[in-house]
Amino acid sequence: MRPERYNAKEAEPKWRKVWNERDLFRTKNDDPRPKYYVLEMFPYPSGRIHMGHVRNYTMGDVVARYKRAKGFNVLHPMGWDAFGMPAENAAMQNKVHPKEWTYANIATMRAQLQSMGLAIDWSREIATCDPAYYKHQQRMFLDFLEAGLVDRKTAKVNWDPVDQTVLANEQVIDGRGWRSGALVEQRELTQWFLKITDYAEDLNDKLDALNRWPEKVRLMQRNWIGRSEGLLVRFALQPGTTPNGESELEIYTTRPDTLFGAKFMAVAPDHPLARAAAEKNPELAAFIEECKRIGTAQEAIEKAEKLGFDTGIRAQHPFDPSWTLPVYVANFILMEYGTGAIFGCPAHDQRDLDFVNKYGLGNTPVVCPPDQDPSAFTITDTAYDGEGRLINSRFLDGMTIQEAKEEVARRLEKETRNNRPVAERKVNFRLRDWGISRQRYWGCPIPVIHCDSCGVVPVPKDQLPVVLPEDVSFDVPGNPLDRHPTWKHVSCPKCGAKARRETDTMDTFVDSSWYFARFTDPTLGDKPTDRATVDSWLPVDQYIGGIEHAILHLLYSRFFTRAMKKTGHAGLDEPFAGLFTQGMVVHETYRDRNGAWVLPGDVRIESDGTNRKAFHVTTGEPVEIGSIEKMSKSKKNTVDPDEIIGSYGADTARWFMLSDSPPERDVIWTEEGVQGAGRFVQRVWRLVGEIADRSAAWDGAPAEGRIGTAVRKAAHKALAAVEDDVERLRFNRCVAHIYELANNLQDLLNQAKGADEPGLASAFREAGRIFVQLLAPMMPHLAEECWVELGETGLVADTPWPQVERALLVENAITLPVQVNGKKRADVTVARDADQAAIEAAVLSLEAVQRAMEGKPARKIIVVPQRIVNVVA
RNA sequence: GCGGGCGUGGCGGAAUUGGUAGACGCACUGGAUUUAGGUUCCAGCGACGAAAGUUGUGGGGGUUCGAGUCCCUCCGCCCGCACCA
Repeated sequence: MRPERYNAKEAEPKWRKVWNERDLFRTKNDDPRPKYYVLEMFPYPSGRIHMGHVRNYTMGDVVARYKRAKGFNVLHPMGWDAFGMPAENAAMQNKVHPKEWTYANIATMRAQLQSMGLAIDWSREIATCDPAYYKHQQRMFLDFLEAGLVDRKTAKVNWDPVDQTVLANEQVIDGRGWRSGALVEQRELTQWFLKITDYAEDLNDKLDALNRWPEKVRLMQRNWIGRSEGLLVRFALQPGTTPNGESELEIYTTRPDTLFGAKFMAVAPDHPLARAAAEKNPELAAFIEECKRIGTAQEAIEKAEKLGFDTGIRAQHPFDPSWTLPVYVANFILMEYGTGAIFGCPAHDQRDLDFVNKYGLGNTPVVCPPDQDPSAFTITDTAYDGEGRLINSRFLDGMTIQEAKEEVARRLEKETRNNRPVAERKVNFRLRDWGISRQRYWGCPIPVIHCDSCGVVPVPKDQLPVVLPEDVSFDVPGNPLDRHPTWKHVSCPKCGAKARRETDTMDTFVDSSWYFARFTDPTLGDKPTDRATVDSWLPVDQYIGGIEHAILHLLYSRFFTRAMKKTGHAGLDEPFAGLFTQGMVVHETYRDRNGAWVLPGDVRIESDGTNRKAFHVTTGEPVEIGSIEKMSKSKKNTVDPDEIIGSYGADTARWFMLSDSPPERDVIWTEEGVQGAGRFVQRVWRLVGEIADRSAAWDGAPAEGRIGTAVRKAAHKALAAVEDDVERLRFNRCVAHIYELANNLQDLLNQAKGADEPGLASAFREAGRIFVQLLAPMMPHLAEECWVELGETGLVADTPWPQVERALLVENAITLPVQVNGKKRADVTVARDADQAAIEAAVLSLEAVQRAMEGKPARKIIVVPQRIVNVVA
């Protein structure tokens, strides 16, 4: 006896148990089928999963299950990005050890993810905080060190005063720490760096080939890498004007064509020349101090005036030694970019123009726009940076910008001073090396030892891992490793003398820069990867995650893969062949009359079709409906996945996540939407029941009649459409096609009532199978239950994807819309192979067409095969 | 400021990439079933109109037999970067 309602609560755990018992989703590395690697960005074990996780992992799961049915050997693993600050914060607040906190969260979240019914190979699960994982990371760090990919240098770093750690440039957002939100300070520290800039050119060039990445992400990376082509020019300094007899100043410019418009030179406040000059000039020293003070308060920079201080140093124009330019220290010059020095051409650079207007240095336009009279062209307070031809520039006059750039480079390259060319062509990057030192406990220890006589000594590889000590306390701020009584005190591996262990740990972005490679074989005890295995699985065919990782994680991973190639741990450059960035899960916000946020679960909505009003469920008081925003605890607009799965079932949650919004856009979570998804689950159950009944009398007779053909046609049409859309990750369209098929099948079932047509049972049987198979990647539990109901054997999760019968999709008679002068007036049904003449005759004989033509003759009839007919009268 | 994206019913969104605008879902309306609510089933649902029809994809203009889609222009919203020489 078939129950009236589908009981997700009972069915879902039952089917998960069956999948587990059969080890259905365990992936073998020696499987001969073609590989397909689908990966969702692994979660940080923060406590509990949120709806964003549900959306992310559902999408990946649809792809995994679909590709599996399509005959691929699918790798779909899961792990934990388990190191990081929140564990330490929790330790400080709740007196719980970071390890304990992390593993408890992992246990909770693993159970939650498993309740979603994901087709994941859990045997490959990894946690980055596991010594069995980070041991290999330490090994690779040492390999990178040997290969010259690691640097230890003093650098001005971004210091987060709240988290008491260094931040990478990428982790500073609007001058604030990405986690703490504290204003970031500049400090000089000795740090470990990974030399990502070695690959700047390659990381930039290969972006073009990543054609299965969103254009937006590629563009963001391109901007971040910030490649520019320009000229390094060595200006001679006028003898007698420099503090210590310096004779040259190197500048970098992308506009050498504007050299004759130069009015001044400027160097960064921390430029060596500025420092040298400051030693002999207290006023200048004070100015530099002032710049630094403003420099730390990042907010001020945006509004800050262009300020400068004339050092008294004079530079000579490279094309005319008698032409001298004043050298300023200016607050808007960055030491980190180029050479930390510029020549200023105010007419064609807004910043330089602001500067000269303040200090009265004037400007000379040297590029004239095409529509301007060169003799009358002047600049006052808006610099011109467009195209044009050179003026006021001696031998460059009349040239285009490109020609002038080339001419300047050509001439200065040939000239020499002190056995060096006066100028060199140079490609410059905005990208900086990746500082990975963090003064934190809960991270991967950097495996080196500091010895007073031997310097920095790598920990011998056979002594790895350097395991984090567990006896630490968090009652004072700072790094507990640094104050650990025993752990940090070791003997030097080289000379045996007393030495200190490095107490900095690695940025957690290192952990996530290679986990996708480790998934290919997490059992390897002695090495990070097996070359043959990792090369057979990588690149990841489809990577899915949030846009927030467009730069950090994805750029680091691209670099790390290259570094792994150089050190023999992998054989490719690009780790992710296909990338998809999904949108967020958003929800309305609610506030009561006191302005306090109200949980969606405490709100009742009333609607008359146009207006919606909200009330508090317990008090009945009106609640104000606010803007739709990303789910967040602070605004209380969250919905707990556990509650949804508990009341509706995982399939309903999955289905709702995939419907309506295109996956790259934000999806609005609504109670009505979930209910609709839940209704559809029940509808599927009833429909499949009816189909099972209708096809029970199956006698093997093929479907031939009108209804039977229509049933098969509907099924195969949906199959073709869903297939196409899953391949392109257009899940919202898949959902729509499945709804449409359900509607069509219901309709045809109604028509089939009492109909006596040969082979109907056969048609419904086939359509039922296809229907359930289409559902299976999205609602896997329901699909299994329906599969049994249809009388099929085995698991639908283990059944090959059906073949589209293309011949069925070809119509013999087609109905074309008919337009007269571009307006639709009628439909015409013609044979599929009807020729132009036959269609024209059929169209002109239509009464509606005649009427619309108002007796005028047809001047032209346009027939677009299979599409439309347009009569021009 | 620079770069990118977007604008379609009450709402989320479709539109075979220049060929019937509004698929599918939500909300809503009417009817049937039900003691009632819910569920379920049937029907309707851009606007104006009784209908025929007219009109309609942010505004204006253009190309085309034909424009949501292409071009120009204006308006609005969102995202990223931001003193990068």
